[in-house]
Amino acid sequence: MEKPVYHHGDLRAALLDAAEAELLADPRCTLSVRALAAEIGVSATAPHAHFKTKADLLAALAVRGFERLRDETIARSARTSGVEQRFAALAEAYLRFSEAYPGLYRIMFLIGADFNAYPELRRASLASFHVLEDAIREYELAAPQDDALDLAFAAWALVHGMASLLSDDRVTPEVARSQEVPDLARIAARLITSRHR
Amino acid sequence: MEKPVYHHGDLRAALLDAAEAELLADPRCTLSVRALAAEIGVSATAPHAHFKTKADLLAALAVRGFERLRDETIARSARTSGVEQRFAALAEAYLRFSEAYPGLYRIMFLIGADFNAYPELRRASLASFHVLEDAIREYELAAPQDDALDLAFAAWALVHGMASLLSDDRVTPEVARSQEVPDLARIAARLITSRHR
DNA sequence: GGATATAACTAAGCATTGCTAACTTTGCAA
DNA sequence: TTGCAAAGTTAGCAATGCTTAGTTATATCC
Repeated sequence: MEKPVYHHGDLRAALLDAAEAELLADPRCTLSVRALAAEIGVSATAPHAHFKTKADLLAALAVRGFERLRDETIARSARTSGVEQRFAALAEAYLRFSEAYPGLYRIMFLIGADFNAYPELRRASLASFHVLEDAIREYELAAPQDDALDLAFAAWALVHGMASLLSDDRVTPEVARSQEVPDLARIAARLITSRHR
Repeated sequence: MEKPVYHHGDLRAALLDAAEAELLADPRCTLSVRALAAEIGVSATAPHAHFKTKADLLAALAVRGFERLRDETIARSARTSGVEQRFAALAEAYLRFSEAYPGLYRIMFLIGADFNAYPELRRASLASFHVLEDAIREYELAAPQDDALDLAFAAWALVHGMASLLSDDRVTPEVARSQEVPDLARIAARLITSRHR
């Protein structure tokens, strides 16, 4: 019998890390809190001290995801010049994120998604949205009749739709000529900036 | 003790109906096969004769959803004239569907979504996509450089993204001026037909 | 019309899972 | 040093998906 580990150090972070590792290995998996605990080497109910419910853990995971998404979209779009390039970079960052972390992306949008119950989650989500919104405003892409916010929303919906379809293996030759991220990003960017030309 | 019901008549359809009812009552519910069986009044393992696994049931449910989505988009877009009106009607039908059956919509796209394992599901999904694709081709909306298929895909992604965000309560004043379906549909239609003006 | 095969169902039971309750250990602070 | 809160533990419950083995109704064949 192993000696119990009464103070792990940072079980909370360890749980989130283990969950992410599990999601990377099997993007479609149903995370099991007990399995995560076993993986780490603590008892099945140890997580309860840090996450009262599984939904709480998923929400924390989603917050992490949105923060990383924000960082990556900012990083990738920083070194661009020109409208269309800028938006292509934003779209590409978004699509790459959903491709690199499909399991996490699922959690962010599909599973633990009760935003009203997790204000922190809504805050993180809005923060990542603002990257897009700022770009729209910076280039004054919106026409007078539909303002910047509406165009930003449409842009978000467009890339989010693409990302969702992509991560669900729905993008096939019957649906899009190319399944490559840069091509899809270019299509999105052209559509968003169409009024600019 | 009640007398066992050995032949229900059409347990398969009854299960799907009960599942839909449950989803209408609680769109975010995790369907339980056992609970559905209990609701109908058969034993917990009776469904197994019709659906070998829960995933099979969800897939069948999703097929139903895609067929209904297709019917409703066709019906609503039939009585329109003009490009923008046509696409607004298509988008509106799509958004209304996701609003009317949010639980079913979740199943269709988020949960039982292993398309590769269910060819029937892929077929139904493609059939509903073709409604959009046909409209794009009919109005020759695509520019030479990106052909009709790519524009159709973008259109699908756009409305699907809007529908997803809508059904997850992510459409708030911080994200879009209006949360009303007709307004969102108009925004989508304008974007898709922008090259046409 | 009666045997019989098969589809449709029941009953029992197992493993996993989320969660709660009650208890124990550890570290910090008065 | 003592006491207390945080962070673990064990035990156990209820729900769920799935399997196995047995039972009953329906349909088909002769």
